[in-house]
Amino acid sequence: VPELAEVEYYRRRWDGGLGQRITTVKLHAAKRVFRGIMARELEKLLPGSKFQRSEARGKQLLFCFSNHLWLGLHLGMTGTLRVEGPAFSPGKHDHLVLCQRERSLVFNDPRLFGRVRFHQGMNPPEWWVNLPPALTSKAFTKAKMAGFLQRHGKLPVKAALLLQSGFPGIGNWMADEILWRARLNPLTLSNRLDQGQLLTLWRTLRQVCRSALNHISPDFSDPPRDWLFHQRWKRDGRCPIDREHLRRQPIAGRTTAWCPICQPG
DNA sequence: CATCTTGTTACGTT
DNA sequence: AAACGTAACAAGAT
Repeated sequence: VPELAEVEYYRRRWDGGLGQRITTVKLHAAKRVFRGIMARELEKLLPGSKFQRSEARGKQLLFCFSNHLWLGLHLGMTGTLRVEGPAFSPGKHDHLVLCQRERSLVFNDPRLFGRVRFHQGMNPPEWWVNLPPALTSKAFTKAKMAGFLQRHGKLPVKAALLLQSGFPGIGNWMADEILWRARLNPLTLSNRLDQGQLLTLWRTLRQVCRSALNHISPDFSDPPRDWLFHQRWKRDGRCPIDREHLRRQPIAGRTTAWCPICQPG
């Protein structure tokens, strides 16, 4: 499920637990989502600390607790966050449960591509500090974007948009949505975009990010009816503008849908 | 049964 | 060294 706006939606779902202490942690340390960390540390250190705040950057989530504890989450392909009652007992794919007096904060992920990280220290963990600037921020300039595309010039622009080091939070459907609205063929090589196309791409990208955050993050509402979003997974998907059948082809290993009229190659 | 999936990452090659 | 392509990870839906 999760790209930029969906990740922000899931972050907010745990907000009910803000300011409250963790009483117990339930987890299975052998699950793949705990790869690379000592899951036992969570069980040992989190109980007794207060959930103070949280933040999303692209697809990364950071939850901050008292006692200088930091919990990082990546939702992978199928991860979700939700809230259950205080005596909740975890189901098959509920890999991490933070129990509080009045509720439980649950991380669920059937496919196990998600990831849990844990850090103790005065400052946020290294992996968080070094993340690229948000696409909706001032720091994401057109020049910065153009430089990134130049460095990955041999990649189709669709493939480049999926690189989190340059476009944090963009996933498969957002990349297609952006290219469709910018009227760019997804197979165009990244170093073949002219100045006009770069400007259009930059503006469109920021618009799609802002709009997705506005529509989806508060309550998981669908984007507006006229977005490519609603057509791209249908067998008989058509371009919302000219009703042409969408073309589909894997690019960078991901199914890509585009309109052959609006986005000629 | 075969094929598909809104994501990364390890690994080998260029 | 950096960029690139592919396979792998895992589970559920169609």
